Amino acid sequence: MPNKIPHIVIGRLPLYLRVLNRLHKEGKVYASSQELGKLLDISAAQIRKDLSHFGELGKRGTGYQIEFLIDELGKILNTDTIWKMAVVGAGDVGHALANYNGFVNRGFEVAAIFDCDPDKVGNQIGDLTIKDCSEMQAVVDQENIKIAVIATPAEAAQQVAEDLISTGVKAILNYAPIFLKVADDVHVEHIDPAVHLQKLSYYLE
Amino acid sequence: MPNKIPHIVIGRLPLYLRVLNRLHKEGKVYASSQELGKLLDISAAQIRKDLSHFGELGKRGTGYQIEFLIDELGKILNTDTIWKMAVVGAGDVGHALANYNGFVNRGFEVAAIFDCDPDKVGNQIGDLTIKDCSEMQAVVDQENIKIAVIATPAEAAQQVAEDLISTGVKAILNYAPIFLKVADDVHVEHIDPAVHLQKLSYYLE
DNA sequence: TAGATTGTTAATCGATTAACAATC
DNA sequence: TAGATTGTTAATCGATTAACAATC
Repeated sequence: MPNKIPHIVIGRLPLYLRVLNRLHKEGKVYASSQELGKLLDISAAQIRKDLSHFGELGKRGTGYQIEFLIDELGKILNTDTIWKMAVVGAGDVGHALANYNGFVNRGFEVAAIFDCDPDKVGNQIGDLTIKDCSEMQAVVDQENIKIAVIATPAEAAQQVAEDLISTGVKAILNYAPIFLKVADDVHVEHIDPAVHLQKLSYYLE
Repeated sequence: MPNKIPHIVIGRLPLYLRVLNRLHKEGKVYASSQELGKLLDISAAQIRKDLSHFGELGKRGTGYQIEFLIDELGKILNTDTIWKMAVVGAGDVGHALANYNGFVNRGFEVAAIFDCDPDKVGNQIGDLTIKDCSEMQAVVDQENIKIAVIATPAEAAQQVAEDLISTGVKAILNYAPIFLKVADDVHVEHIDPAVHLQKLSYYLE
């Protein structure tokens, strides 16, 4: 299963999961590829093709059993347990992440938040106390953290990434508007709202 | 120029712009497709191909003049002027967006922030006063707003999108973890950190 | 059984890359 | 001029779609 699945297919699985969770909450039991496709603007054929990479998850004639498929996708994506995450940078984005309640039922939890600014260290965000960057190694070890989120200014991000990686972090979600250079065994995703806005503005006027 | 360019090409232009701005700030004058590719993990051939959609922007033998290319990409993406944006939802994400200083030199500005919760209306975020949702139409008209950001809970997002569109908004950046259904002439981009995290966790362990 | 929908194959479509003539 | 790098074509590669037999 961790074999030859195209990255683009993996990228769609979280979308399937999101819509399935919604349908489940609405009390639905089965969903066909056609229904899911309508809700996601994705062709039914593509959804079937994507899911077929992981076995026969549906039933001919009736479609996909929602609860079952949610479980399977959770296992495939490794979100059937909770990943503890570190957030670096206790600015507005760091605050938003620390307070976000949408992580826990999707497989994630902010376990620690760091900042290098001594004025911020010690302050409270919800249940979390902002820790100094120097404590990163100890906390990552203690909490067994594999995923980190970078929410620092662009100038600090590359160094923070390297520090995180040297503590053993293997995956980074980067909010800083800069491309991170990392070794091949570290996975990075980028979020940059201005990039999305620039895509949008191309199509305006 | 607003013709047949593939969406996937448009999606890379903001990345080119971002790295070019960095090089410009560092004082560089020219950059080759190979250099840019190294900084972005994109092949040099692809960068040349992408840029060639918009004319002959480089010079054989020397590469691309950074300042010139920044200007050209700004014109292509319509970010050579400032777009005024509305943010709906004055929670943590709304705050982070209103305070973000990375928009203005990339073509955007948060001109207004709305919330439907009367307890929040009237509060201040930086220079902005949180306005009631009922004022949306008036503000969108007055400020000539075409782009909005949705930063509400998932349950409210679809309705907010429809309200925004009825005021004349043509592009939406959606932070709510739900797929928005909109007419074909409205453009939507989605940002959902949990989706990115789930992609990352697939590759872990 | 009849109707519905999957899983899968083959065909199509589109995107990336390699290669090189053009040219700065 | 010699060296470098673009713009562009053709070849390759990969992803999407259409279609349908299998089967619930």
